[in-house]
Amino acid sequence: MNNNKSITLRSKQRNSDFHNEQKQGCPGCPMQTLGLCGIFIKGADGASSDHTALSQIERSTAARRLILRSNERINSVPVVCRGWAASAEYLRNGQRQILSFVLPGDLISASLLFREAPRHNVEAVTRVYYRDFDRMALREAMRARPDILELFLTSFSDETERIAEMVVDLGRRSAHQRVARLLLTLMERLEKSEMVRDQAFNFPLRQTHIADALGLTTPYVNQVLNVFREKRLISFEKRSLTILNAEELRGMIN
Amino acid sequence: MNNNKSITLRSKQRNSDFHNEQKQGCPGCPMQTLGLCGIFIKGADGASSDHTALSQIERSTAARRLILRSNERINSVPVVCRGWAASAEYLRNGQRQILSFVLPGDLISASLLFREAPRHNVEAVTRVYYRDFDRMALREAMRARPDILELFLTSFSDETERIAEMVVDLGRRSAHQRVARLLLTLMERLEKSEMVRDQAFNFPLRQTHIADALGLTTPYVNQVLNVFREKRLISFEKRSLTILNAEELRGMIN
DNA sequence: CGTAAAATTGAGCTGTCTCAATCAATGTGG
DNA sequence: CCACATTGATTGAGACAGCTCAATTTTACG
Repeated sequence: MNNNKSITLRSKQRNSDFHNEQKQGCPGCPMQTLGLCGIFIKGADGASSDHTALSQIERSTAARRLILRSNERINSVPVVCRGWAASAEYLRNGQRQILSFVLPGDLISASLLFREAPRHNVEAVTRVYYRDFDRMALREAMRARPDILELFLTSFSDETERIAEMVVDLGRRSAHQRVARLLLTLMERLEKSEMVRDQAFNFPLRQTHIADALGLTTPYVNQVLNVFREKRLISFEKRSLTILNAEELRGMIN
Repeated sequence: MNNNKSITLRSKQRNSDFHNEQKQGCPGCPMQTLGLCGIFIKGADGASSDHTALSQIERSTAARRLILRSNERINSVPVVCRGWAASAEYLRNGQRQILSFVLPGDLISASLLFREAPRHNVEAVTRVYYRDFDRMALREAMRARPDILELFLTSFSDETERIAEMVVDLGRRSAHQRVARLLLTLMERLEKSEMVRDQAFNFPLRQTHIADALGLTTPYVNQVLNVFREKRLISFEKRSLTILNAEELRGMIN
């Protein structure tokens, strides 16, 4: 076990600060035609355009502040427009365990589709811009259109599957393997949203996030990343991560 | 990490052996009025009695054999009548990670409600007796009755939550804490099915199961259990576990 | 541009693993 | 219902992956 008290919630963090901005639709948003947003917002030519479910207002939360607090009721289902977040549990001794990372286009907590309150805290990694779906509208869509129910169920089930894979990582894989897997799976997820170019992508995670997601400590994560850099498996520059040798990274898993 | 090659699937294990027995309803089954079964089978006085969804045939799988294989299609959704099972992932190097334990009254893999094939293997811990729900009937029920959809969603979401708690355990808790939590949560789950008497319950798990669920090794699990026994926190006798001091066990978690 | 946050480094240290080897329990076939 | 065969539990000595605790340097951001 490790006992580093990585997180001390500052009082400031208890008030999320919103930038409420009026924006028309989601012009220019790369997520517009992808994932959940794609279903509801379809482009000019696209058939269905059920804007009613998605709020016109874009909100945001600064890095390191909480977007959602566990067990705090909310009647919307926010989607990330831009930025990264992390769903996490805080232990009484100050430790943090990150359960999953929330990327652009993801629902911030899929469980909000079915529950009034999120089960875990969601913390902004970068400043996160997001919009609210109306839960009632989504539930109605779920009831009326089997394909949408299906979509929600599979996306929920995919999230569960990612968490299950985390269990395997934490239970049976070494620190090196865990880091390799994290980087690779983040890349895969970002590829689906076309956010990877030439094996390179924007990577806002701090070593603390990596450590708290993988059950490690920052000094050790640092060491592992150094090894990877020395072996020319990855490279960092200006918050951008490049996977130089995906093959070898995959090879070291298992 | 640990490298013990805990599991080598023997060829025999590849064929599950079924005892197909004809039985009327589920007379005498303690799960009859509880959980999912309770919804569909209601007693003589109970209103709805939709037996059509539940197969009359009780099947069984011997201890250590697989009940479900990951990615192998199946068009029923089995429920455990008696016995314990474990959902697990096998790594190429022979290691096993148990993701969750399946207790009487549980669906063997809740994901089968939504998917054709289970995502993980499910292995019998003891001999497991189970019956099949018809997936189509369940889906129909789900569509027609919002309360049933709700029930499935929450039970699925509870399963996800248990897995998330496993991530916290594996990432941020010591071996002693993990073992304590496992024993306590198993007791809590069994209490809901009225299978605990005076803090004592039937406990068929081998130390291998505990180790593979908690990311530990058998020798170390053994050591931890010895400490617990010496401290009079628990006691074993004849496959029955008694929690002698739940308070102190809870106290050591976090 | 100053300050808070993050990264880096290093010297111990320990929780948990590895590797057997032995003993106990459980199940199975005759 | 016994004797073997298999599976599981127990034990111990040694090893090491990953942690702790600073202290220092670098980076990021308001």
